[in-house]
Amino acid sequence: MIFAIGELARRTGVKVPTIRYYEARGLLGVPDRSAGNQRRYGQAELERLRFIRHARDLGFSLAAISALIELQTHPDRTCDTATRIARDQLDATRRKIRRLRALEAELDRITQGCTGDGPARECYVLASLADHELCETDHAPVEG
Amino acid sequence: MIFAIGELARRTGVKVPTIRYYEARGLLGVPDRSAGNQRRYGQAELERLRFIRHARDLGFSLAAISALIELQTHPDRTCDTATRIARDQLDATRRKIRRLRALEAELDRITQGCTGDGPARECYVLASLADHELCETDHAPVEG
DNA sequence: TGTAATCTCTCTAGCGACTAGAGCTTCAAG
DNA sequence: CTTGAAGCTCTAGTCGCTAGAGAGATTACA
Repeated sequence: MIFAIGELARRTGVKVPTIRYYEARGLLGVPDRSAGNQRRYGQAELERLRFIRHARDLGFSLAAISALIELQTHPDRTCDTATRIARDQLDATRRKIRRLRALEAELDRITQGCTGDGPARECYVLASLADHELCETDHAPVEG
Repeated sequence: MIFAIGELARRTGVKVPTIRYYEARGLLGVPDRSAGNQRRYGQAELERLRFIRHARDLGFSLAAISALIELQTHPDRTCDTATRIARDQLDATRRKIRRLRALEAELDRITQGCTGDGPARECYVLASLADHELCETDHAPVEG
């Protein structure tokens, strides 16, 4: 029921340096230490780290996760912040998907146009990159 | 037909510090300088920067773009490298889309489960993050 | 009790692709 | 000839880790 950082890593799938990094960032509290100054964890830290891991897997930023944890430690507050953060994340995810679909279409079109066995001067991939006019979809606007 | 870095930035939509960064990274050649040591550009640099910009918009890494430019400057080589890079990019894009769709589904489900006006202790968003068992989709594996 | 293997410690630096800012110099217009 | 915008170099910061150095702690087994 009390274990070292390596065991915590094994149980959560989070790497050891990442756990220390989360601690430095304030996402995990300062843990107890052994007589020899090694970190010792229990059930509470295990659960929190699983929470963080899960949220990271879903794409939440560490800042968002901080806010969610803050809320979690104040169970009497209303959870509107949590739902807003989650909805923002959903919106961001949808925006990324839309953008990536446009890129996919364009990349598909470009790669179809070249067999790869001609000389570079005739390469449709290179020509397409050189001349945006050859594009059919709107993939211009930059976004994460 | 000869212009300063600000004009190049305006014509390509690439910010001035980014242009200098590309030069430092070797994506743009070392440009001519004015008597007072300011960069001066012409048509060739304009076209190359548009190429880079376009490839970045499509999600290519600077390393991939370096390879594409290398090929572009040797028009006699076969373009199989270019098509391979583009197809890799297409594959990576499709993988990202697949993953994001799984996240979208899960986030959608989670956010539907909470109206945001209850206390945090009853929040379905927080509960879902705390307990992976509440998930229905497979969003676990981490990837860019 | 000794020793060897494995963990763990702190610290610094690096990744990619920029972005921000300080403090200075040059350019172009009037 | 002055002024204000634009340019210069350099350093450091962003995000979320990851890698490595060199030291100390713990554990298993003889």
